[in-house]
Amino acid sequence: MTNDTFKLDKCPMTRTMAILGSKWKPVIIYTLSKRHLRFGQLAAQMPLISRKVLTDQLKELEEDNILLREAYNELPPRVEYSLTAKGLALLPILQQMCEWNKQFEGHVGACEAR
Amino acid sequence: MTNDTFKLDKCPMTRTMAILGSKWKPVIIYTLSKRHLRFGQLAAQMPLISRKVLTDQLKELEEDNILLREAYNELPPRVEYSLTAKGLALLPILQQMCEWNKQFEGHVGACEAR
DNA sequence: AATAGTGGTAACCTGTACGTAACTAACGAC
DNA sequence: GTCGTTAGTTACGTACAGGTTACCACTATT
Repeated sequence: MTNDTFKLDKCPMTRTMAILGSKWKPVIIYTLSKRHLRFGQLAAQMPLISRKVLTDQLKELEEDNILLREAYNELPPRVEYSLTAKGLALLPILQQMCEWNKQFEGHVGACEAR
Repeated sequence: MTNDTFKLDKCPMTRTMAILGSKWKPVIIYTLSKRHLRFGQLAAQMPLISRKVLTDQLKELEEDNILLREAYNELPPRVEYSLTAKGLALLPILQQMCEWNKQFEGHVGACEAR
């Protein structure tokens, strides 16, 4: 679904799904909505995602301009991730997805990032 | 993403994505929002989706209670698909996805079901 | 000189979403 | 007895998302 061809699809829903429609991206975006986070903090908050997959997803989200990656030239290295305006604008959609789910599938869980 | 394990995930966003997050489901739901459609009509409105994949997606959406499948005992057979309340409640989300895309990626296309 | 802490990368594997093409059952029309 | 129409099904192939594990470069600390 994150295929590049879908990003060029005629349908804007499909194009949005091409950006959002992977297993972890909504959770990553939601997690970053609260505050800027370093790579390790992100990984710690989502223990189920592997570091490799997290790196991949962050890279794609950065390419799609959803989040900002700031690498500081320090030692040990520090890399901070935060949402762009484009990424912040996705939050109402994610919020609605939460509400829809709670409304129609019972209150199984909360909007927690794991 | 449409994996059954994701439907039992702790995160309601992930659970919603497990229902919505495939290549064709948003388009199918949007197409059915206008009117009830027979299988052949659906297939005709979305020429790029193969009949087999369309059948698969419809079956999954029916299992998830997003749409209603009504088979009439006629000849030639007639099967009509329509959205349930749960499916209709997804439309605002799809709508927002369209708007987000138009806002941040330019007016490349319209909310057309193909 | 070994260890810890950072933010990754490289090699490899697997399940499944998606696609193609051919086939089916049932009946009426001709 | 064969053709058309509908709503699929069956068999098969493939690309890729997602996962595991091991490894790297850099420095300060001990």
